[in-house]
Amino acid sequence: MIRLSRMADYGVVIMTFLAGHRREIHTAQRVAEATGLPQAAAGKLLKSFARAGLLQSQRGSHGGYRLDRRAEDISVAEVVEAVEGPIALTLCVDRKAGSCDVEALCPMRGGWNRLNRALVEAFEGVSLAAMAPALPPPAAPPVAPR
Amino acid sequence: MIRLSRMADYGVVIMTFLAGHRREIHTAQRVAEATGLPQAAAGKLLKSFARAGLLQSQRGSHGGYRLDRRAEDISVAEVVEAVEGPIALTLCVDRKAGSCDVEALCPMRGGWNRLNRALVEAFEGVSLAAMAPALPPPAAPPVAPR
DNA sequence: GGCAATCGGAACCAAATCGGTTCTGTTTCT
DNA sequence: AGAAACAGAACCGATTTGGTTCCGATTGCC
Repeated sequence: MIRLSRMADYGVVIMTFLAGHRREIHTAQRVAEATGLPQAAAGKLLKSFARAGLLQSQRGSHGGYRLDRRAEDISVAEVVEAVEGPIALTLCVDRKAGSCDVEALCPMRGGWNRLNRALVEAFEGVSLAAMAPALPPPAAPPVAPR
Repeated sequence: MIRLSRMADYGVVIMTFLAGHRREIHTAQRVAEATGLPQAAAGKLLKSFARAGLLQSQRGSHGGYRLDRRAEDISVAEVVEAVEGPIALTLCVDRKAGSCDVEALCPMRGGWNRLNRALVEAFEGVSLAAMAPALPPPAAPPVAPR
């Protein structure tokens, strides 16, 4: 099914919420409530995003998380990669060489690379703003279900 | 990581092999040997392809599988979908309604659809021929991703 | 200084999924 | 009739995934 993991999906929801309240600080608890996601899971995701540098975290009492960047400037690719690591359809196309044991011989390599590039570009081309047309939609593209 | 399942990868290897020997009939056993894939797994995949109508099967003694279409005319999307079912990044975009419990409300829907369409188009745009630029690979080693 | 709120990071666990095999049929050729 | 092959489902162990819990480190407030 080529499913995106549920965590990545959650991640987009969280980031979209935070982008809708730019520069405000929210505790993990609050984010979980606002999005309706499981509390502990939201916490874990927020930690990941903070570690990836996507948002700022403030420790201690009255701490929390804060997103400064605008939704339009954050790609879905960034969010997904912060959660799942680099986007790679197969090990072959992952940057870490030596993964694919047949490496140079494998005739499939080029094809997978091409597909993977297309995938990455698709993810990079969609911003968080495009994911949440409920708010100010710059150009809501009507998507026909294939 | 958005991984493609290993089975789907195997599937491309098998279909590419068969496309390189058009209109010849091969037993599952023979395909497994030629591709180096586990015998039983290759059999299972071939059954899937036959059921999906991608190739012809001949039962009984001297039976086997045969691929008539040209590699250029078969997209990777067809192969992957035969193995994994419809390409769907999230449950939302799957045709089976009612999967996503928030369905109509979910503001993410449009965004995921857009991404999913890009993905499907990428897979449809690459043919088996494009995957195996170095034909004919008589002893193509099993490609082992993941 | 001490306490409470909050993040950081890792360990942990049950359940679903995945890769792969096996078994029981059915078809067809000789 | 018997052997060769596909069809389909059941099955199994290992990995991954979704999610929780625990403990430590920071920070603000009294």
